[in-house]
Amino acid sequence: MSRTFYVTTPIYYVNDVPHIGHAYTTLAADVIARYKRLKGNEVFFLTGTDEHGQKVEKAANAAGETPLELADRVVKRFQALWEKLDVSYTDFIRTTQERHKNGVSHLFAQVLAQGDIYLGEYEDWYCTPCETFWTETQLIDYKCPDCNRPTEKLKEESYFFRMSKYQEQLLAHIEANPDFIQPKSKRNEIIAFVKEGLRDLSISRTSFKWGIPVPGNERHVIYVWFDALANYITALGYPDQSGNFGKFWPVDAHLIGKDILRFHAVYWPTFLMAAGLPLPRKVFAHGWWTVEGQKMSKSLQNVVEPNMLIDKYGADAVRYFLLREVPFGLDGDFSHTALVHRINSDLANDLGNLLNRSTAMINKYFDGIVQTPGPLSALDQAYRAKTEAMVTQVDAHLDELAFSKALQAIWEVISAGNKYIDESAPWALAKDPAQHERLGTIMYCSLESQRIIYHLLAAFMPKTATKALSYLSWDAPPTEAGLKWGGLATGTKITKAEPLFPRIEEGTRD
RNA sequence: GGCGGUGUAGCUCAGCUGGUUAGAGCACACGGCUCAUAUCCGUGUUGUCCGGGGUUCGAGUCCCUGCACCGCCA
Repeated sequence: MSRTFYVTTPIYYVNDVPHIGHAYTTLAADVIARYKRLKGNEVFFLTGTDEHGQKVEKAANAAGETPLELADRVVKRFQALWEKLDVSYTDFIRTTQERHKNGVSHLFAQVLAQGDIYLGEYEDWYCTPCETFWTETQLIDYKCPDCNRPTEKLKEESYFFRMSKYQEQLLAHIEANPDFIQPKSKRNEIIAFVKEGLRDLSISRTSFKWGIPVPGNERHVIYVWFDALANYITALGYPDQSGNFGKFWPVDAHLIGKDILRFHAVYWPTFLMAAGLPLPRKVFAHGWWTVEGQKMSKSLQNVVEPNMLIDKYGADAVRYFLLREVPFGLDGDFSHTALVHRINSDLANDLGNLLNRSTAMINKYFDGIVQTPGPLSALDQAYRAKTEAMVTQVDAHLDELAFSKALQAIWEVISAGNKYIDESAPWALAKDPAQHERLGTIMYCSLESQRIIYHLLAAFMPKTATKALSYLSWDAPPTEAGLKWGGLATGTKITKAEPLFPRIEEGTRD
């Protein structure tokens, strides 16, 4: 009965340190993974690191260490960050692991054996000092874009993948599956790109050593993207069908940044076609974050360091902000004022305050004990219906990875919850003993709606949800059954809540 | 240069197959409540819906054109 769900982030290149962009993709994957688990799916959530390639080799040399030593160091930083952000990944793959190298070799050998990989010559502009090939369009005045020194046209022996062979098949698949590549604007770009014609792809290098050797020809190292993309199946144990690979492939969603869409929407599917494997169900390219209106870059020194944000605002606030502020798929701007604003108005005023006022009242009026609700008035029923509708809406939005819409739908009910209290005015009823049952019913509806809200929010803000639910004496982990109205039992002891998100005074920022 | 997209209140954006007085959130102003983290609720202001032309009984919504910005490709 249990369905499976497989979601991935890209594997992050160890030549870079974690920044807000990495955190964004990973958090999105975490939210969907947590939600699918709550819905009863068996979830496989994969993230990891890409550790091969010339840049890593050179950076390691420069630092006087081996590439693997460099990778070990950076991997720890990623893993520490994910822990800090409460990222619930199932597996963390490193491309230097044996399981991965074996899988990649197998994939390469198989495609080679069937004739879709052939040995040829790769010709492009080469910068000798940098030991790097550039395409003509990358050159600046025929000079190396990295070091500005002259380049020369050079030939290198290389293995090629017959990508051209799969052009029509890929196009047909994209057109037959409207949700395969998302968002739609990106899908159009890929269709246009494929229609212009796919050329065979160079998938090996002889100019450096730090990578997986081509089976049967150790002078060649497998091209970094062929190596990296395969992580999505090697982590499942490919080519062994008996375990996770048979169980979880094809993947339900590859979440990626828009800069690597072509690799995931063109290269990867054609590799899979050649290998006779099913294609991913969905590839979703999200947007970029600018920072205070400016493009993030090392030279501007405005790269947002997630650790600093978490220390300052807390993991859940960061998680909420990133997924609420911008529709998944569009670019967004990160700013401290926007973040503080979201914390104060959405989290402190709307969400937190609702929990506070309701838990305070039930303690004041009923010593914190949940009463058996009487008949629901029209007002109560409308509120309940809105809460129930939210559960369906959130489910639909999350199916489309529309995180921000899902949160909006939740916040509509939070707003309705504040309004509900206002309109039913419990403090007035409390003065009239004859209204005792009515008062208990209102408390019930308010808290029950919130209990369901925190079940949904558990995917987005796990710590906050756990804490809020504990005030409602709900200590079990959130489940799908918990999304149904009526879960709050008569006699439950409600604790008066401490503020979940204290307001942040504007202007106290550094 | 080719293909695609965008241009709607101060800000960020919704507005599907054209149909009465163009919406939401935030911000701002005023009013109300007091259970609550000076929180919550209500009301209200601002829009040549980028410019121009056209189709139509009727267009933010379709067509043409101009401008601006963005993306992909070259």
